[in-house]
Amino acid sequence: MLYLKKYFTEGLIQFTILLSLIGVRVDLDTYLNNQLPPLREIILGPSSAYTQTQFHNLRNTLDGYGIHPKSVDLDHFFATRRLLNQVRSLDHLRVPSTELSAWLVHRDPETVVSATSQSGPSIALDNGGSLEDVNNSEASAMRGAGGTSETTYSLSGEDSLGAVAPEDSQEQGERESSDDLSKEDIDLIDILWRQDIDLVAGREVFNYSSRQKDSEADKPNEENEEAGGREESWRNGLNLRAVHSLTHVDRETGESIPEELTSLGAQTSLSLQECLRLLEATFPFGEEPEFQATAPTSQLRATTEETPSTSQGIPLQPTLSQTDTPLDLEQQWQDIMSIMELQDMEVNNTAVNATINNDPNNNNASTTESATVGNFGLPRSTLINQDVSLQQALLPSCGQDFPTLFNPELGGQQPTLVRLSSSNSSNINSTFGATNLTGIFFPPPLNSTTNVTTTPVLPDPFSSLLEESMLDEISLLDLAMEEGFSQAQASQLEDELDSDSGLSLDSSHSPASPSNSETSCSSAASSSSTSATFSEEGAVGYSTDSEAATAETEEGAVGGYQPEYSKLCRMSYQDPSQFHGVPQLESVNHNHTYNLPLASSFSERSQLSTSSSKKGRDKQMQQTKLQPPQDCIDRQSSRDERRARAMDIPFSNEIIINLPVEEFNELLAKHHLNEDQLSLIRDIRRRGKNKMAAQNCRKRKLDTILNLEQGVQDLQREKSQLLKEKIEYMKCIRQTKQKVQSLSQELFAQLRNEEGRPYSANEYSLQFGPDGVVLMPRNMSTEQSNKPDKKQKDKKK
DNA sequence: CGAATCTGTCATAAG
DNA sequence: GACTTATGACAGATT
Repeated sequence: MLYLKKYFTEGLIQFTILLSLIGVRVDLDTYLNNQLPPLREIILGPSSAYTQTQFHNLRNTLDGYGIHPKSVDLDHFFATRRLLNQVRSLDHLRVPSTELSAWLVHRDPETVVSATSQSGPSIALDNGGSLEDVNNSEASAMRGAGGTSETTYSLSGEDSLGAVAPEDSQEQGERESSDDLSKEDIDLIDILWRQDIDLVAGREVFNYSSRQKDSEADKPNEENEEAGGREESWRNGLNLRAVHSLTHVDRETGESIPEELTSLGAQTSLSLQECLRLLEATFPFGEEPEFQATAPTSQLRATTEETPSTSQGIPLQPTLSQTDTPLDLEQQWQDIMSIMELQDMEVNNTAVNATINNDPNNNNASTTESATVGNFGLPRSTLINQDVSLQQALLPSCGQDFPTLFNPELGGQQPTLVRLSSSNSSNINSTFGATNLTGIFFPPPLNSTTNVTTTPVLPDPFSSLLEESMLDEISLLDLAMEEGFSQAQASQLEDELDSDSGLSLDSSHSPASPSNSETSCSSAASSSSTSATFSEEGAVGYSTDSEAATAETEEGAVGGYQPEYSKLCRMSYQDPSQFHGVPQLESVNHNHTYNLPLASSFSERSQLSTSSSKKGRDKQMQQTKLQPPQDCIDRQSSRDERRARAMDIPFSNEIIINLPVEEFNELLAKHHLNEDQLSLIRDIRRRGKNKMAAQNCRKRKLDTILNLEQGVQDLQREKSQLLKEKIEYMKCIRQTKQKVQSLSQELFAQLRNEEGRPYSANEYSLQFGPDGVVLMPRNMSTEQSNKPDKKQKDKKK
């Protein structure tokens, strides 16, 4: 087994280096983690957490290859492992500027077309039917979008900017015109892009801004062209297109929805139903929460999705609009730094390359590179960490992007915001992070394997989101966050995150991870050996691997056996190197004296010679105690060794102790020994074995403690991560609540009853039920919120 | 010098 | 039943 381990690992390393030299990326972690468990066992060793390694049995069964776990020979083996880690880290060394240039060059308009074609037709709400019709259309949209909703919603930014909507030739023209940037626009893009190049911002971000501007400029034309038809659609109901154009403004300024309502109000006195429809269309609460629409993430998405091979659209978000660019830059830096911090906390981050390579849409090299950098080398196998890590960058500024959330362009799609409302805290990771991120970075088939919990869609998310209970819960959350939580726990978070930075420092020790944060965040994966060992093998088992790995990485040396290293001179030694003649004895031997000089073993071997010479040498040693080597040798002698010498035992204690029973008995039979000698030999054997057993036991105990300690640290890290995540979620929930309130107020301001008088917000309330938005008197709202004909009654009042 | 820690040894149980 | 291993407990050595 060890043979296999050694040579197979070396072969793998050489093969990997060879492949790396010719430009083929090989991620051995793929095989070590997922594909070939037996192979992984061979290389990484057994995975049991607390296995009582039968060292002696192992020793007795392994004849040829016996390396003392602490002998110098073992360093070779771990040197190979170190090399292997270096090779792995080579994968993560990338030059981001190269990828940037690639992202800038490639631009595939067809991806937008193909993607938007799914969402466009199904969203149209231009019939004058009741809210049930709306729901039906939404349901049909849900059915039509199906599992691809995760890819379509991400296109909202492009769509709302007047980008290609295949059913709309006018917008097609807009898109073409928007692609023709003026020179000022290009210069502005360049300036902004240079400002953000460190943020891995694709130029598309700025391109988007200019696009937005262009589309904004084109909007009047569009409105003129559609003026006639739109008036009809206002009468018949709200046209998606109208909402679309209105949210246009919203996406850019963040205040567009009021504009929309104002314009609507000026245009005509809307019927209640129209207004409600408008509100519904404005609130696509079936929409996937677009938390990833913050500045850095949108850039990441742009970089990862604008590869030629992807069929997904370009979810560009107006996060870098000229008005708030400085603030966004700062926010982006914070987000990037948060990502960096979280990267250091990654435990298992070796599977990302394999996952991305498995992506059928991302099967070329540039795509893989982009995706890897896009999510900062996050492993998809660790969903929680991955999602959280990205979310940390996504969520903080999610409020700025809530226009995306309320984008009516998305209203007809799969309503998935219900996850926000229906999800409890237990599955918050899967509801937000997994769907948002993996759904974007990876195609649905891959998602389905990991995000099963997110696929069920509850009936009407909007209603559940805005239920009173939900709002109460939000209030409680706000209260919890604003009172003490954000103070005390945030400080705790800071402390714990600071402690995490220590791990990141450790990760920087990796020879392949330079101080450059860009690469260290990705290489930290392969270099966090302690945590990786813990997660991959369950625990650092009581094996020679753990010990040597600990010594190798200098991470696990927390009160480990370093004292023993310093005490070698006084300790007894049982160097198996003296047993070259006895192969069975060459293997594992858990004394802590493997660094002893070979002279000691030589002295021990000399004990096999005549007892007279041994006695003479003992006397010499006693006489020349001032001479360091012999003095050390003498002091190294244990009581049993001295007793053995005193009783002229003709073989060393190590032979007595380590020989198998049969050979031991044969040895005793060969020599004619008296009873005292035999008794002493048996005692020596018993005590020696027990001594090793005690050492093993203590070491195992210590390893267990260290593993538990590591587990506690991991759990603390995870806890802090979850707390941080919770804070961000609460922020978003609060912002959502505020947005809903403001929009409700706006809607109330626009609503008119049949007499042309506005509804009083004190007397009426908006109920968000499965049938849509319903205006209800406050005194009745609690009891009859779900009756569909209630709306008619309300209108008559 | 005393406390803490390390180490060896014994007794015992279990395989 | 002999042998090996694991482990708690104890004591001496060392820091």
